[in-house]
Amino acid sequence: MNPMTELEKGPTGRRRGRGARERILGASRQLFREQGINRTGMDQLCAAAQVSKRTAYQHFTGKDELVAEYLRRFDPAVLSGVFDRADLTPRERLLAAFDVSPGTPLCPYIAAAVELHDPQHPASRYARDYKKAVAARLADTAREAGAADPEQLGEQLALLIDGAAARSRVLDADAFPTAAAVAAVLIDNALPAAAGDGRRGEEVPS
Amino acid sequence: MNPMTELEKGPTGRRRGRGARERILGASRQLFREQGINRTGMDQLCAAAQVSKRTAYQHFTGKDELVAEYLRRFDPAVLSGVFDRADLTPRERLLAAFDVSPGTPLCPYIAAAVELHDPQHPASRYARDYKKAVAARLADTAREAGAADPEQLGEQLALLIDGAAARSRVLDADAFPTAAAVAAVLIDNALPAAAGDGRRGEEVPS
DNA sequence: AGTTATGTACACCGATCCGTATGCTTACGG
DNA sequence: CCGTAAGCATACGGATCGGTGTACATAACT
Repeated sequence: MNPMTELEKGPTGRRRGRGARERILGASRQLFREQGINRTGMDQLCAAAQVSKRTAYQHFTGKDELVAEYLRRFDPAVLSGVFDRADLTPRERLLAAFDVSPGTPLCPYIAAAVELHDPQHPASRYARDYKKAVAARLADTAREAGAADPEQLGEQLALLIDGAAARSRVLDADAFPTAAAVAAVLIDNALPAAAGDGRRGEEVPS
Repeated sequence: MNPMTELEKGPTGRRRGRGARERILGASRQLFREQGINRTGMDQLCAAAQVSKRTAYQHFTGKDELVAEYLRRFDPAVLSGVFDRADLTPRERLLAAFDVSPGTPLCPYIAAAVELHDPQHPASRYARDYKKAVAARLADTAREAGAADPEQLGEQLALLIDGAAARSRVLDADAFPTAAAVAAVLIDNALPAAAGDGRRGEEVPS
């Protein structure tokens, strides 16, 4: 078993070294979330990653690029895992997106967009891309569930997720149950009593 | 006679002095919103307020206190004005809360909570208080409109507002129309006997 | 071998940050 | 008129920030 998980980024497939880059990104994931981006200095980050500062700046041209890569690599199994669950009906999958563990601090994309405060920043672009991707997947699932206007429902559910994340942060309390309740209403309202497996025909057929 | 402590800012103020405090808070409102809190230094802020640094630190013990006061004084006519409009039915007032001008950058409370990153910070407490106050006013209006569960509806609508604010920030696009659409569904769903739409002066004892 | 990429250790730089110290100027009130 | 206090200008201090430079060590692949 290769101790190095994956290290492919080099153009010529260089596999030397001892994975400093991964350690840096790992420390970023932890510290940026715990303390925020701006409050995490490169010195502290390098110390946590057990990487010399020089090495860090050989892998990333600057902190901005590191932040961008931190966001780009943030493939949250939290969400991507939800959409692939074949044991759930499409409707249940839509609702499962709101079952986040209460310990989740905050969507890092929102935090980054606020902290960086520059829509032109590369990391801000990744944040936008991610948010759009989530909405698209929600829309796909909504279509699969037979929603009348899948794009609209996807966008609405995505907005609910972001609202729960932001509100949880400000209030320091879990707001996802509220969002899930709204989502249930929206979904029921958008699925015209579908004959599918989602709902067991309790709705009045049109 | 009481030499008019500077903590009074009513319309009758300013007998003496040149109102440095108000200039500082005015500059804060502008710069904190345009650039964020952390990216705005006290030097820049004092320059914009045309106030010497010494004076600023005689009015505020530090930046933290200034930030807290900035949030405390942020009584957004945007929202508070909505709930007092007597020309609208309660239901219309609930929906009017989503009619924000597209230029609004972002709810400063969310931004502050993210930037300060410390739930114990005084400003974070003000942010929580404000969010709860908004939800409470929404709940009051929902009750006035005859909602079955006003508290729940108020919390749901507040979540929608926050979601729209956060999402607008990340996507750099206006998300309030989407939130308004969801709000309309929720409201219609929560007002049971509400036959038809616009109506005025129905039973509202309470 | 030996070369080359990768990583380390540590000092260092300029900029910026928050906050303070010192001294001076102005406006008002009695 | 003078006294008091609010406000002004400026420089400084100590800390931290992002980012470099230099010299040395290690691993990998030829």
